[in-house]
Amino acid sequence: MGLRFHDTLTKGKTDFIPLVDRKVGIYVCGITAYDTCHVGHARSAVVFDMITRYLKYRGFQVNYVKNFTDVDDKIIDRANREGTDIHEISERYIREHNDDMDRLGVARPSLTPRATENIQGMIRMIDRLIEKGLAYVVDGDVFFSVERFPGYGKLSGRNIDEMMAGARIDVDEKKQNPMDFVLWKGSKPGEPWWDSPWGRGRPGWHIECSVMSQRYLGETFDIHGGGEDLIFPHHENEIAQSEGAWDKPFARYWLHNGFIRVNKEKMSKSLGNIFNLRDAMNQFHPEVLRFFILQSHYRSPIDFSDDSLRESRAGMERFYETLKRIKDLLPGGDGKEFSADDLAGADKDVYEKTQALSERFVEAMDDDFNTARALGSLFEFIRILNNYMTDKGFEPTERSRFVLSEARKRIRELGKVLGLFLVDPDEYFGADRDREAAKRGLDTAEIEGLIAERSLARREKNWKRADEIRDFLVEKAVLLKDGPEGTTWKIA
RNA sequence: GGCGGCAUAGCCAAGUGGCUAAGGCAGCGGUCUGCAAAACCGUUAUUCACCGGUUCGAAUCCGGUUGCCGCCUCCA
Repeated sequence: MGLRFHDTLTKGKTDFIPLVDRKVGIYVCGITAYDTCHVGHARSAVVFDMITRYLKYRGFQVNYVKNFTDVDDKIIDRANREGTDIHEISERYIREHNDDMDRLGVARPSLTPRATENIQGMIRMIDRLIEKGLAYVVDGDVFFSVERFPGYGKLSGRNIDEMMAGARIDVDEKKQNPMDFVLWKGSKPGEPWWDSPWGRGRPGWHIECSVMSQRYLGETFDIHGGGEDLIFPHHENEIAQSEGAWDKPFARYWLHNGFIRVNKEKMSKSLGNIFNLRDAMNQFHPEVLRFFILQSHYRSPIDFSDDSLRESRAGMERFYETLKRIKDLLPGGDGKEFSADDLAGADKDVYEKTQALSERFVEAMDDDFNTARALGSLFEFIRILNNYMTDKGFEPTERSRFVLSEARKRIRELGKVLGLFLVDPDEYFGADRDREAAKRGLDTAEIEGLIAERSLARREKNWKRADEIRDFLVEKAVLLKDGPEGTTWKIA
């Protein structure tokens, strides 16, 4: 069994067979650089990051192209409002985007082309569409004629007549059919422009992605992805342009991620319920955010809230507690190597379960990137490890240390595909503690002073004072952990 | 109005024809502890919105009902 996933075009799960053996070309629509990224952008980025990481894990050589739209009405508006040019606006938000994505642990794509670097390609493609009779020029604007492309609607599952019937759009007088879309817009005064055979103007949004994907991946390539909202009209229009121009199939598989919602409603500017990514990463560790996203299937809608993030944080702690426990048992690093034949009893059992974990992980991921199931296997494995280490018969021998170091390597190896469990556990808990303390305006030094005082009181068996301090801290959501090596703390 | 999706325990969430309905959070019991907490272990759905049908057998397929959501306009 190999990789299979849901293809939007055929509306079902299909086996993935790349155009060229062991290689994958994938194009994902990136952001329009006019504002700060929100958690919805984060979901799309994390989903396709996970997908490309998994493809690599499965031995594919991945060419991942993700564009930046750096010329667009919204960018122009913003530039005008701020009295600057579109270049400055797009540069600013691309830089912000890259910083945010780095922090989220999203690997940079192989290529990140920008629309403004590909204007000549767009002009050539529009020219070809006009030559082929699929596009027409009106007063410096160029439109694509949807009626002249027979497959129009095949991705989104609609037909032109149905859409016409329900259309609530302002019909542009210049269009022959209300569904026609713009390929080239003549520029108005004060707008950026490029010379073209139809006069000064700028490209429409859809043509960008057709040109950039095909330039870097070929006229026919493997996978095209994006948020589910892009299915119509954006991706539908890309198909019409690309297949219309070259008479060849465009993307062979289409992948779309589901949306982030807030209180079961779409997160959108008009509803004013946008959570921006930076704020979210200040509130929670970036891995918590990734975990939250990957806990559900990539196509399901997921509800974003502080409570659900807190739940995800609790789940992540379970992993890091176990990694911390292993770390403490392996002070000298990974140690001596053994083979399966050298092991017996619980050691052998856990070692074998470590091997089985990868199989279960691959089985889940091969089935439409089922990260929820994959994480389930990882959680079960965590319980196996905790049982192993808690067992009365457990001794930190060279063999058990080997078993644990192998288990840890495996968790990290599979975690890497998801972009999780990649930091040192002490660092993770330290960062979490500082972040949570800061959120509540707590003074770390004061807390540690009180803990020191309580430890002293406890040594003197002054339980009254010790409990007084403990109760005071619990009030402030500070949870104490009394262990053999002293007291540590965290925020509830 | 047109097209499409979803409904599984207190909450989140896998599972889409047949081994005991994954997993997480919360709750409860236990271990530990000066008592606690934290952590760990154990435990929690005869049942999958409702009604009917197909089948030896359905949460899973078909028809209908109800509820929620998305797209059709910029959108990850």
